[in-house]
Amino acid sequence: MNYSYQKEIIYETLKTLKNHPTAEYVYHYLKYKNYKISLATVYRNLNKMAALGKIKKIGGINGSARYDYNINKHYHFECQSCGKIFDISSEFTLGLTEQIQNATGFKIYSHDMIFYGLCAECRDNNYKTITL
Amino acid sequence: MNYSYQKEIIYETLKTLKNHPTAEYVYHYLKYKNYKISLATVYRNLNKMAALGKIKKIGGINGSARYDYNINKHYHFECQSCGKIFDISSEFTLGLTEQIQNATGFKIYSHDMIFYGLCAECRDNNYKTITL
DNA sequence: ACAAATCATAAGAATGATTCTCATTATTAA
DNA sequence: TTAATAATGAGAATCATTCTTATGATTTGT
Repeated sequence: MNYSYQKEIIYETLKTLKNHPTAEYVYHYLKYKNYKISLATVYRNLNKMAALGKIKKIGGINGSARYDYNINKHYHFECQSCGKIFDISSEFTLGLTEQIQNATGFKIYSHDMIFYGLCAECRDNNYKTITL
Repeated sequence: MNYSYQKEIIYETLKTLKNHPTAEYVYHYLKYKNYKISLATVYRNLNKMAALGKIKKIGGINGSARYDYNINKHYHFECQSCGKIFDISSEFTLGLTEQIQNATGFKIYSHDMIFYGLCAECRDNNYKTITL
């Protein structure tokens, strides 16, 4: 994978934004910042970087794919009210892969987990809405 | 949700097929079996049944959504070689939701997990390919 | 069983997300 | 610096899914 300015600014955008953006979001962010770039290039590079393990592509979220600068093992939580994506530590599943490999005979290379519910803020707002 | 013949045969198809099919697959299976049905109806009913909890919609798998007749809590494994989807018991994550709710303050309603790797058969075949 | 109201379907159009194509431009290596 | 290779931009194409609307099926009350 050769150097390119576009690759650079896409990667920097992902580093800056903490909101697990979609390709479309990265594209609009860069256009807004007056960088010259095309949507296809954003998709191309995000997927290429994900394939190389430089970033992480997150599936399973309603709508478009999300991309994550953080490639350390961790999970995600999607708030069903505000739509925000939060990181969840993977400390709660230590040894899980080994257990399942032993139980199934499968060779497991990776896994993803996503939680759905209400973030702390939305949970409180919803209680207010219901009780008032 | 009213009765309809189409709903019936879609649900029966999901019960019969053990392979976590896509909507498209269910549609072609039914056409092949000479049932009169349209693709939009397959999508409409699979999604409606999933919304009502009668079946389970599985996201996060490369490409299209998959649908599962089994609505008991369980996870999935996708073989990166043959593409088959296998069920994984959820017995290895007892208490996980509570732990994460306590640690984060989020209200968690559900979660999905998908493992990627090689199924037993493909793992063996790959060894053969490599060593021969 | 009948009529009226409601709901579901078929078929194709429309949409949204993503990938492809290919002519042009940038990057790399000798 | 030049040839070879790789990346980009822009729009077309594709894929999965949803929407639209006219028609047909199902339900409900009598």
